[in-house]
Amino acid sequence: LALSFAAAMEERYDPKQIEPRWQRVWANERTWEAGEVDDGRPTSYVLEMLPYPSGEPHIGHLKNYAVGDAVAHFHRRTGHRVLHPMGYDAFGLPAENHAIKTGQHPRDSTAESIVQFQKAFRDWGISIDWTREFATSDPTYYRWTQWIFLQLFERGLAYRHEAAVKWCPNDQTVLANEQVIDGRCERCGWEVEARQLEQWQFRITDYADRLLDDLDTIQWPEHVKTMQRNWIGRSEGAEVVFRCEELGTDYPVFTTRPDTLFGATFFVMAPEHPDIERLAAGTGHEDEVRRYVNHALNESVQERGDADKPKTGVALGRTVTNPVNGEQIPMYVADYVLMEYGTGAIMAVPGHDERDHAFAKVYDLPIREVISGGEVPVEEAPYTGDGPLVNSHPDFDGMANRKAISAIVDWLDRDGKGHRSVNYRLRDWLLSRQRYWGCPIPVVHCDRCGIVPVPEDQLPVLLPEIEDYQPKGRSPLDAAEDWVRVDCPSCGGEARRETDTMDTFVDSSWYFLRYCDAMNNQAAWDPAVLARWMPVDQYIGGVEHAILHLLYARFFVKALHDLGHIEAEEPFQRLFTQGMITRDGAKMSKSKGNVVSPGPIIDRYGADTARAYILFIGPPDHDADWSDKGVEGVHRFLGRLWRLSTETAATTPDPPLPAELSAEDLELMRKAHWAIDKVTNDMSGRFAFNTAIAAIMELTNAVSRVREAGDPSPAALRFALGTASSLLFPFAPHTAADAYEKLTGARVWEEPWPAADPRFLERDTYELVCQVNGKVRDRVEAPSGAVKDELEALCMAAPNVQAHVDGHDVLKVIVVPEKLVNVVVR
RNA sequence: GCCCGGGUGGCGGAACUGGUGUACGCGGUCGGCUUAAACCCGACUGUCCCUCGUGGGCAUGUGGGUUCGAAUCCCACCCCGGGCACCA
Repeated sequence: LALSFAAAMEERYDPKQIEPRWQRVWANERTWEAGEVDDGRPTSYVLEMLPYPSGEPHIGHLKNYAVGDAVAHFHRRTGHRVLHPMGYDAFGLPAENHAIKTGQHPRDSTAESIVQFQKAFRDWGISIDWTREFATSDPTYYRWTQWIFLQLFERGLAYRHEAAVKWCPNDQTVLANEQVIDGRCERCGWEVEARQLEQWQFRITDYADRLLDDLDTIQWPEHVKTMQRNWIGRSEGAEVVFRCEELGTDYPVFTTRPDTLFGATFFVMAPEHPDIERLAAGTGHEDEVRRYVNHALNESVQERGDADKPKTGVALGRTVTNPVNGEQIPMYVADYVLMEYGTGAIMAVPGHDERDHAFAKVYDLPIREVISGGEVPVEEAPYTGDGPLVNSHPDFDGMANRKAISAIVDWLDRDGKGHRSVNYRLRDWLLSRQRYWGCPIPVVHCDRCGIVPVPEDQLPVLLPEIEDYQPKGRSPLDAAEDWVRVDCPSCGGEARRETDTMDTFVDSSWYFLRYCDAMNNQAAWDPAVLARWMPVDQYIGGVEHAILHLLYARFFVKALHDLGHIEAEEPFQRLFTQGMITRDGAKMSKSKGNVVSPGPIIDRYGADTARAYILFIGPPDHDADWSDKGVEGVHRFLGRLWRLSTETAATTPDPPLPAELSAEDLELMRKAHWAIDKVTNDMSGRFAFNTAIAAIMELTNAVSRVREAGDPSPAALRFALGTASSLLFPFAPHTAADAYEKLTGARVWEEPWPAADPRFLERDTYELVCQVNGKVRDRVEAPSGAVKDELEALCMAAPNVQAHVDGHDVLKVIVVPEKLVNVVVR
């Protein structure tokens, strides 16, 4: 009994035995370290977005790193020296909010979580170069975040500026534009308010054009590029000057439609416009205007931004001159005009603009048609399409409006009343946060010297220890009095440290640079080392970062390039965005109780099953629904391949392939080479892991079938199984390494990626599809390379083709060699 | 409203540039192994019809079109998902 039990154990596929064994080999031998020395191999930098360490890793992490690891392994085995590092985006609000609740230092809760992530990555068998690991909250890292900040500061790319900013009343901090989703804080969902505050900004808008244009140089999913284009929102148009004669002030407006200038019947300014009070003064409208402005400024960002709400506004009691025709048009203040875009004032053309039309309807203002082509009169609905100009000017009437745009701008330009202009939706990146757990901004405020950067040799400015993490609308760092009080680095006098910290997106905007030279304590990196790896060849992460992180990182790389610190102008040459894993069609969440945790799955089936299943479930860029039964199917497959390999290795000799292949051997060899070809194609370029794994399943099934039905030679059997293991390695590395070693004695990761032998891909004959009028009627065996006439004859001779052709006239015959023949009859 | 994706068996999905629709997996049915169950292994599995075959009709969201041939291309519409949304 003991013996048979042992024998049974021998045959069992046991990931609990297999996986730790190989993990130990890789750890002991430091297999996945990229090394420092250039050894002549082409390099490849494969990177997954670094995790935010909070609690335990979830199934989305597993997918992200399973995809990245498959790519990293494939690149290694196709001859590349691969950099595949790992780190942690460790500063951030969740750890701080946890600290507010529990008093546990964010550093400690983050460290606990990092341990969980490290364990998970090892349990999952992800091939990470651990020598480059760091957390962005390590002083040895954020020292250089501060250095980069100062680099940008010195070039004027980081600046302090007072403006209306987005404020989250729950998190008690300002937010970047990108962090406001539908008027709500992207972190906590509270309605965001507008506040007038002086804050730190990065001048990302200086890079708007390059961020836009260089999208053409990178291989990213088109929808991500589109999102970035829309976010940057470049609009070409003109700035046109309207003059208020009574006050003698000029008000430029930005318009994308100079062709409609003759249709401007009123003029609107944003409630925040600095001249509002001055304009209303002495008109009798002062009180009404003041009331309206106060009301508008107190609206929530969401209320204000709602395009469907009825238009409101009040007259200022002044007029401006329309520069194209000298007309005096009334001025209004209305909250549908935004101070942050253009000049904070617009010309209103109700005949050809939805918003102006709605406003004109409410306040009964004249509506004039200046572009013809609308189906209904412009009084009823604005016409926003193209057409010839009317009611404008003898020089322009009848001209196609597209043409008139430049004609009118040129004409205005000659008289100094306007000029071409470009506007962007993109705003500068507001980076300061009134929160504790972030990178301190390394500047000092001195009454005499103003803002003084902390000298480089005093970096890092360490985050001080504090007692109370509770946000109070000012940075909690304010409370660290001893830390705040400092001598001015410039004059030596009394000064105070900046107490705001940086947005965590600053930390993650350059981490991929640090990995290249992570242990450097003399500099953020050595440019020569960086040049070996950058840009990242393949970046992998969630599409939720399409704008935020992916735009900021591009900006950082461009700015650092301009400062002469790096060669690359783009951080990520290729981007892959993976889809979400859902359960029962819904996003996993604790409140829904539909969370699938990697831990129990791996405990039950092993990491290989979990990884391979996630890749097999469907195209990795799509969302996919988790199925417990599906996991079992993949587990069965891995077990089958492992058992077949183990048994074959134990029970058959290992002779060379016989010179004369039997039909069975040939079938196995063909299937193996077909699988090599298929998997290689699926891996290079496309990320078709699901069909790649399906091909390996087919190969394994073929082995089972042939072994069951016939008597293949051991060599063919071993080749087919070895090939299956070799191809499986990127998806299920432990099982594949184990099976491969048993079959060949070699380590699969040290083997080059298999190459398909064209002799086994070609076939002597193929199944020729015979169609009559486009419908498949028969199939016949045809010799490869047969010419048209032979194929036509073969098809015509097929019995079921005969049956359908009989009694009809053959009109023509379409022959597609190596595929089909279609007989067209009547 | 605008801009992207996407609708294929009972389910997840496959079909590279128009050329065998439904690979692979799940589920289901039947069978083998077993005292039994689990595991494992094998066969079948879009749908309807009949004269039961090497048979025929119908099937890729809906309706048209192009083509010898359409899941794939074109037009219109419906549904689902995502992004943007008073940006002048």
